[in-house]
Amino acid sequence: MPSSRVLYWFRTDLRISDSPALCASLSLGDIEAFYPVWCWDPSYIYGHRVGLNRWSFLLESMISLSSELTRLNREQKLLVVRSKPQEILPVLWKEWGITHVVWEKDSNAYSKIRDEEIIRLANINGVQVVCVHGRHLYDPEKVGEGYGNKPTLTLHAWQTVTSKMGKVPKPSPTPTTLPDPGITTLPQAKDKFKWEGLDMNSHIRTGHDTCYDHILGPNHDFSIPTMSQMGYSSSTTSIRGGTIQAHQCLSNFLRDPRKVATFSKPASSPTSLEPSTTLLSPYLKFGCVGVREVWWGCKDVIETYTGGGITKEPENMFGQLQFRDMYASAEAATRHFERIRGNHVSRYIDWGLQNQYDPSGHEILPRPRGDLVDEERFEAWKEGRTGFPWIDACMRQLKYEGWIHHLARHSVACYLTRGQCYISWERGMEVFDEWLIDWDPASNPGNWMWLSCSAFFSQYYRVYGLVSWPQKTDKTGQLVRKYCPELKGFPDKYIYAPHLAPESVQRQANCIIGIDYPSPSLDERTEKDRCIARLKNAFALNLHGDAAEVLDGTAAGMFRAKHAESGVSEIKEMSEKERKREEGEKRRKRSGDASLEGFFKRKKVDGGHDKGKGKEKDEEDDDVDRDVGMGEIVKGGKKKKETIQGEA
DNA sequence: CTTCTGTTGAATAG
DNA sequence: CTATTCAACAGAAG
Repeated sequence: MPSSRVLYWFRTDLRISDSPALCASLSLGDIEAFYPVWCWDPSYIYGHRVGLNRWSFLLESMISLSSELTRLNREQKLLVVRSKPQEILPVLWKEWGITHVVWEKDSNAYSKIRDEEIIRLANINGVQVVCVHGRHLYDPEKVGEGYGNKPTLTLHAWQTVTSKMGKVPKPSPTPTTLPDPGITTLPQAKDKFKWEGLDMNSHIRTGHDTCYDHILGPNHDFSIPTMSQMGYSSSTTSIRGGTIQAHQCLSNFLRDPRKVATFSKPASSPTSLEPSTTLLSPYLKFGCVGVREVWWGCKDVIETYTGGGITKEPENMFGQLQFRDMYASAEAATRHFERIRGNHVSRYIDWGLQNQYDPSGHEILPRPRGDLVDEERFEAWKEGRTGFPWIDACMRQLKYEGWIHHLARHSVACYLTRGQCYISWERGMEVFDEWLIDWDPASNPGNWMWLSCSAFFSQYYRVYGLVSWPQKTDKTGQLVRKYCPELKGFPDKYIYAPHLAPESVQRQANCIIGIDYPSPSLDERTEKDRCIARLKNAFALNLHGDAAEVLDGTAAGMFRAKHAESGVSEIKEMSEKERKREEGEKRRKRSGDASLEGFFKRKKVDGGHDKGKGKEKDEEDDDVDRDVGMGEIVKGGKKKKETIQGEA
C-alpha cells in the first residue's frame, strides 16, 4: 500500500470530536504526513460584512482547535495560510507532495461553487479528494434527492424523507493521536497577497489589516491571526468561542435530564437577561461541537428521565436540530435562496428597499437610496432607535452580544417586514449576517422568509405586538432596562411604551420622550393594518421570486394597481379616541347585546375578573388610567413634546 | 374536491 | 390557566 500525505482542510468544523471527515482522513492508512490547514480566505475576510463579535468567536475557535491538535501530537497545530484556497491549495499540494485532500462537505451555494473549483484543481494535480458529510443530521443534498429535488418547505416533509434514511449516526470517535506533519516550508509561495476588491468591513476597522503582509503570518509560522492584526478593536460579546466552551455548554445542558426532556422552544423566554435556551447555536455554526453529539447527548439523557411533561417534535430539542437541517436541505435545493429575485421558494412582495440588480439580472448592485421613510425606518431599526423599547433593546443586544433569543429575532424581523415597516427581508437578513455570531447561510434566509411570510409560513395576520408580546413573559422589562438604560427610570407600566407616559412620569424617570429617547417612528396599529392589507394583495397576486413578472419588472405595476383597487393607501391613522370607540362597538356587537345594559354588564365582569387575579392594587388603577386617559396621553404627549423641546 | 395541520399572535371568555 | 374566536394563509393528506 502506498503511503499517503494528507491535507485536512478545516472550514465548517473547528473540532476534532464527532468529525466523520477527520476520521475518514485518519483512516486513509500509512499516513506519512498530515497537514491541518485553514485558508484565511480574503474573499470572505473582505467580501462579507462581519461584525467584531463573529470575528473574535472565529479566532477563539481556531485557537481552541489548534491546541486540541497539539494535544494529540505535540508537533501539530493549525496551519493558517493567508490566501484564497483556489490559489494556495494547489501550491501546498505541490510543495508538500500531498496525495489526499480531505474536508467536511458543505452544501450551501457559496461553498459548493468554491469546492467544485477545488475538486477540478485537485483532479488536474492528481490529488485525491475525500469530501465527507458531517455538518447536519442528514446530508442536505441527499434529502433533496429523496424529495424529488424539491426543497423541504415543511418540517413534516423533511421528517418523511429522512425517516427512510435510517437513524441519525452516533458521534464519530474523537481521535487520540495524529500523524506528524511533514516539512512545512513553502519556497514557491508568493510573499504577499494583495486584495483588489471592496473591503466590506472597513467601517469597523480602526487600524490596518496586516494579515496579508506575509502568506504565513508575521513570523512566518502559520499563526492564527489576531483581532489587532486585522485592524480591529476587541469584541463586545460575552460569548466565547472554542471546542472547550462548546462542550461545556452542551454538558451544562445535559446535566439536568428534566431540562432536556421538557425543553420547549416556543415556551422559552425571549425577555430574560440570562439566555433561556442552550446557546449552542454559535458552536454549531462554527462546528465547535458536532450535531450528532448534541442529538445523541440529548437522546441518552432523556433515557434516564422518568418524570412527566416530556416534549415532542417540533418544539423539543430534536425539533430544533431538525429545523436546522430542514433549512439546509431547502437551501441546497433552491437557487438564490438568499435573495428574492430568482428564488422559486420566496413569495414576491413589493417591499421597500429591495435588492437592485444590473440589467442582466444577476449581479446585486450597491443599493441606491430608497424611499426616505423606508430608509429612516430601516436605519432606526438597525440602530435600535425605533422608539419601541422592546425592538430597540433586542437590536442593541444583537449588536453588543452577537446573539438574541430566537423569539426576539422573530419579533424584530416581523416588525421590519410584514408587521410594520414593510421593508424587504433581504435588508434584515444582511444585518443579522453582520452581527449574529451564529449566522447560518441556510437558517437565516429561511427564517427571514418564514417571518416575512415569504415562505414556510403564511399567517400574515398574526403580528407580534410591540408592547403586549414582550409583556407576556416579562412585565418588568428587564431586557429593556439593561440595553436601553435611558429608560430604566420608567415604571413597569410604561417600560414598553414610554411615549404613553404622562409628562410627570417622564420627568420623574429622568427621560423625556422625543429628547432622551426617540418617539415611536411609526404608529404600530396603522402600519400593521396597512401591512396586512398589502400582504393580502400579495397573496392574491401569488407571484414568486422566479416569476416572469418579477424578472421583467412588471410585478411592481401589478402591485400598485392592486393596492389602489383595494384602497390600501386609504388606511389612515386612527386616533386613540376613535379606536377606543370602535373597540367598544365591537365588544357590544360580539356580546349580541347592543344595549347599554349589556355594555355595563360586561364591564362589571371585567372588573371582577381583574380583582380576582390582580395581585397588585396598582393594576386596577392602571386599567382605569388606560380607559380614561390614553387618548389624552397621546395627544398631550405630542403637544407637550413641543413645549418641552421649546424649553430645552 | 374537502379536511387537517402548521414550533412560538391577540383579545377575550370561562 | 386554558379554550375559543378573530378572519383566513399554504401545503399535504385523503
